[in-house]
Amino acid sequence: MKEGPDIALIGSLIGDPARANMLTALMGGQALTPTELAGLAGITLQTASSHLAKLEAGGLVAQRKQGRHRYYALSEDEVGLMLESLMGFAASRGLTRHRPGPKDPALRKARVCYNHLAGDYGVRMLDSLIAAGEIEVASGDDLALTDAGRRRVEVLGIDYAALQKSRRPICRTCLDWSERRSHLAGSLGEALLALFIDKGWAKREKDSRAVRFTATGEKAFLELFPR
Amino acid sequence: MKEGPDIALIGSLIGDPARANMLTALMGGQALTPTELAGLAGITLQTASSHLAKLEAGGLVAQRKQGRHRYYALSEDEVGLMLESLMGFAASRGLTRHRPGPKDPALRKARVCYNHLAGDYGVRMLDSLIAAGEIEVASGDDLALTDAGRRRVEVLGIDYAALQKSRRPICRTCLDWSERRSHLAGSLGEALLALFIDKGWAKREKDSRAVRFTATGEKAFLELFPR
DNA sequence: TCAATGCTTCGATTACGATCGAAGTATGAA
DNA sequence: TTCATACTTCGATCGTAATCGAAGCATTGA
Repeated sequence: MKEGPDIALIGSLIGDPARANMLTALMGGQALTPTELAGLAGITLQTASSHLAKLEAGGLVAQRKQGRHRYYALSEDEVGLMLESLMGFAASRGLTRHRPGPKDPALRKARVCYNHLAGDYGVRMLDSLIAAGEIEVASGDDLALTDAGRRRVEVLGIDYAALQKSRRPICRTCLDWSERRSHLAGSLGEALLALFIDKGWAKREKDSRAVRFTATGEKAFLELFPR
Repeated sequence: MKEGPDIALIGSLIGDPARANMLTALMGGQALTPTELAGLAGITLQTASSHLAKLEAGGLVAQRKQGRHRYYALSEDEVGLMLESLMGFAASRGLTRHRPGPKDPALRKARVCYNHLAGDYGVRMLDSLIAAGEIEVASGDDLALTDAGRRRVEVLGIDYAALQKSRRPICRTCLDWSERRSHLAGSLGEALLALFIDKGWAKREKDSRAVRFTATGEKAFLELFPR
């Protein structure tokens, strides 16, 4: 009663359906405007504005003004990790917001988790990197890129030095709600997803967290990260 | 809006201060009666009863009748893990329910996390087991006890065969809100904490999650799990 | 059988927060 | 300047859920 962190505030922020819908939408990784979020959550702009102010005060989202638009996004990686963990628990209880529809398999295969790749493909990528000795599990969930790993991502065209400059962790784990296993988050996870899209291997589906690989992209990905 | 697990229900369950207080109390690992929980949360028995019914319907807690008492506890390890992860996020936002008091350092040093040891000592124990090659990190957050590890815990007096029989995972990681690192959960984590208390090395503090080591217990623990 | 304890259910009250219309502010375009 | 768009703030309404008193079960012990 008088010790430890206060989870009630965070819980109540997530506990409202409209806000939960917005947060879920923002897990797609794209920054969205209040108007878009209002549409997705099925509420008016005024209500959405009020919700977003609360989420911002609670540190869950952050905004960036651009012209007459305001773009909202999850404030940090941590928020995405926490939400994914909550989703994992909810999924294990069978609490889904709809009867599992046709999109569900696509989501389980590959989807965006805030800014990195999740689902079967995300888990496979991390497993493969570890098996190849390119990422080391230091202890618990600290991950570290090995020298071999660094060379590998540089060959792929990722600017490793730029990643190092930022204060954000380069590698970290994120628990996958569909696979119940870890996948790769952190700035490297973000850079890799951006790379796949940049190379035209994969595309984000509109209005969904699903990631659709092209035929050639899928082939290249599976070769690059063997099981 | 139409895909993925429903986090709003879980969020709203955690979002009420009275329920959050009860859940935090149950993180101490002991099963508690509605009367006790009502006292801790500062509400009447009727209100507590209503909250507990909701938590039970949501799958967060489970009850066991014993005579004219009903003992409530977190329903599974998963719940504890999820709550600890939420606490980690809340703590990183500086959201504490009180000014950090004298008990805070004790909590950071060693505390109960549902049924296993957390805090600095919990993290140290897992790190030490991994360094000694007694626990292996398979990939991501799958942990496995090695042959050497099995011999070690059997020497300590833990019935490994009994652990194997249960369907629960023996080793798993749990993210520590104070250390931001992983410590050991699962049935082995539970058995080890029970062992320390059984041997008289440590005691649970009353009405707190803190675990206090005796002088000799602390010495033995630190020798057993060198940094 | 009766009384005491522990808890649940019912019912009424209350308070808070979600919601949206209307009005106000800021940015950009004509 | 004027108009349009994007968003926030204000104010009023409304619904829901938290709360607790009172009554109802169930278990125990005498």
